[in-house]
Amino acid sequence: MGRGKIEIKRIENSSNRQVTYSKRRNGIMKKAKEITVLCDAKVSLIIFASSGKMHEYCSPSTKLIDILDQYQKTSGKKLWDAKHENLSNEIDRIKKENDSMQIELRHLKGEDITSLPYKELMALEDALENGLTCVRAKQMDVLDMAKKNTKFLEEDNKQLNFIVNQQQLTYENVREHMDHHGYHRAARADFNSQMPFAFRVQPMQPNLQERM
Amino acid sequence: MGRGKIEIKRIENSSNRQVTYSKRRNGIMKKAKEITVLCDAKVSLIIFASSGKMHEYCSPSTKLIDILDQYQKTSGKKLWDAKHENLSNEIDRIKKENDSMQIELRHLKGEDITSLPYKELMALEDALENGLTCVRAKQMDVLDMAKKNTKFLEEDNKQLNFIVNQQQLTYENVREHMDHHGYHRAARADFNSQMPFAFRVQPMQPNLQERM
DNA sequence: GACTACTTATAAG
DNA sequence: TTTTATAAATAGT
Repeated sequence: MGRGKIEIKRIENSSNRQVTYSKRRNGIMKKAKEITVLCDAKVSLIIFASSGKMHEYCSPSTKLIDILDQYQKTSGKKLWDAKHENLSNEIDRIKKENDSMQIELRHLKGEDITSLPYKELMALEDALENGLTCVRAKQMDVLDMAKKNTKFLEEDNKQLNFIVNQQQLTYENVREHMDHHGYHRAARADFNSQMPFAFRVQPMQPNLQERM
Repeated sequence: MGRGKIEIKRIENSSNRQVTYSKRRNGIMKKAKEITVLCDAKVSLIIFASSGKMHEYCSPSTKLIDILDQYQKTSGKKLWDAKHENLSNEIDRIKKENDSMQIELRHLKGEDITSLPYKELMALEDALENGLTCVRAKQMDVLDMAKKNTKFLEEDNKQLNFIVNQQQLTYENVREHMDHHGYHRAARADFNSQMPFAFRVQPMQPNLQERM
């Protein structure tokens, strides 16, 4: 349908090909719209030019995704379902795991145990007792550590007190000496502010109260 | 293009519509193939008749899924990616739930509690004690029920014993009577086989040992 | 993009 | 379905 008949094979002249592409693409689009209206059909048409440019038509009041869903159902061919199946399976698997843990947790909290057989009640009791033992042992550990910490702190305190006293004595000696020899006030103030550094002490035990 | 020009609007005559559909569908399919060959285009064409019947064309050496993937990239419109995202998000959500339950379970079992603060150890102890109390209460329930069941069974037994004895006596009386009056063996055998039914008893208590 | 001679598609029978 | 007169699409300009 044109000035001459053409063979249906790739048009080698690139600009001819481009022109023909554009004309025919419009033609197909028009035809697609027409069949949609004339015959109540649903149409999805996607065309990519060799350049990568895309054109699409989708019959009105329809979404491409719906047409594709219907395509999957009608043809039985899977498009994205395969990808989704994996994820869905994983969700199912995890949900099951979740449920059984939920049940186990409830049981351990003494909930929903009315219909449990005696044997399982016994197992539950064992588990709870064991847990309790472990938790109490850990509590003891923490308390022991707290006691040790207290002891160390007390020892530190004792030493610090001693040092403070020493400091006090030294300070008073020096002051007396200064007063005696008539040092002026500024020098005394300076000495005063320097004092604490001279006797600064490091903590005598590492920090033990971290978890109290 | 036909004997008469037609308006582009729904063809009301259903068989005309059907004929036109089929002709135009072939027309579009042909055009789609042609543009594919002539212009190196990639085409996906999916048509659903109002009847639900589907026809499709997809340019050769291409998969529909690839065209759709390219569609998503080129247009930025999401087809299944949206669903994919939702599923992934759900997986993440459930996995988190899972992890926290797992941790809680381990704690209740006395595992991984080394780094817990004392306050949480206390809470854990409370939870375990509470669970233990519930479980032991339920165990008591079950034991009580078992005892009751035993009592009922013993009573049943007593009554059954009584009935069996009665049966025995009656049977022996009848037999003696028969022997005395010279009944022949066949009649006696017959009586014998009927006996158990006459004295069949119903269970005297409903089944109570269900969970033992 | 517009023209137009020709091919192609198709409406009606 | 096939036929065919006619409308529509389009190849070359």
